[in-house]
Amino acid sequence: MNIGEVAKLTGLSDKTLRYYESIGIVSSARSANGYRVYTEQHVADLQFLASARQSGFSLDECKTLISLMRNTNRHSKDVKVFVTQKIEQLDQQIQALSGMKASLETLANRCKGNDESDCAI
Amino acid sequence: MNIGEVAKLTGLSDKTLRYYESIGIVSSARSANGYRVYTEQHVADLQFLASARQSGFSLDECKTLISLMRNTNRHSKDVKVFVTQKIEQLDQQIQALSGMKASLETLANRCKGNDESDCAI
DNA sequence: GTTGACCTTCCAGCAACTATAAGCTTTATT
DNA sequence: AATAAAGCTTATAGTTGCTGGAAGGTCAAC
Repeated sequence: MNIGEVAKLTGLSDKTLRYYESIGIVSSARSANGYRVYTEQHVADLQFLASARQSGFSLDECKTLISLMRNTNRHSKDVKVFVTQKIEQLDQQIQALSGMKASLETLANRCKGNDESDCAI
Repeated sequence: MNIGEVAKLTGLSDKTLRYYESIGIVSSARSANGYRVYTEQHVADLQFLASARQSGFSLDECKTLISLMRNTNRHSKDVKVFVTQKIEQLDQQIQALSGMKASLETLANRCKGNDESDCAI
């Protein structure tokens, strides 16, 4: 699979994919003409990576998560500790977003949504 | 109020506060010695700004949000359209986070959390 | 009167991209 | 077969949102 198709499948840009390779997060084989070649496994990893990034994890955290999921020799304890921490992080983030959503809803409800300039606050 | 106290009250660093001033997001008066002087209003804006940033809005979006909230001549329609869009954005983000949380919970539940290296996936 | 906390500016660097340029490869069209 | 368009390559510079460090001025306390 070439980089363009992978970009479509993962929602990441070709630029981003090359960047990820340059910093050692995802590798790829090369075909005779120098083009990058990706496998299904690469796509799966990249899809997970994309959604982990969306969830606010740094590339470093994503790297750890992916290697934890792939490494069959990992220690159960290490995985549990790390993942539990990340879940807490997500909970806090969801809280923050819900709070902001409530604020914005209050703001929206005070506006008639017409052409007047009297959107009360 | 000096920058240090504002930093404590908002959870933002002094560096960040100076940076926000340098790009024109928050202004401040100066006292005779050249120190920045902040008011309660500044603190309120900065607290909102901090939580909007936490929620994933760009500084540009935050700027718009703050000015919408302060400008009494704004058009009700403009506010409603902008804010409604942002609420949708938040909903999608909350969805993404919940999905990732579910994935990580599945992963955590498969681990015994002991010293074995058999955390199944 | 000097120590220490707090403030100032300026400049460099980092994370995670994004854009642009210059050029090679493959594919479709004529 | 020629050529245009799409897709790939590297390399370099720019963007966003900070963070760290240097070099120095201010202020309150002992």
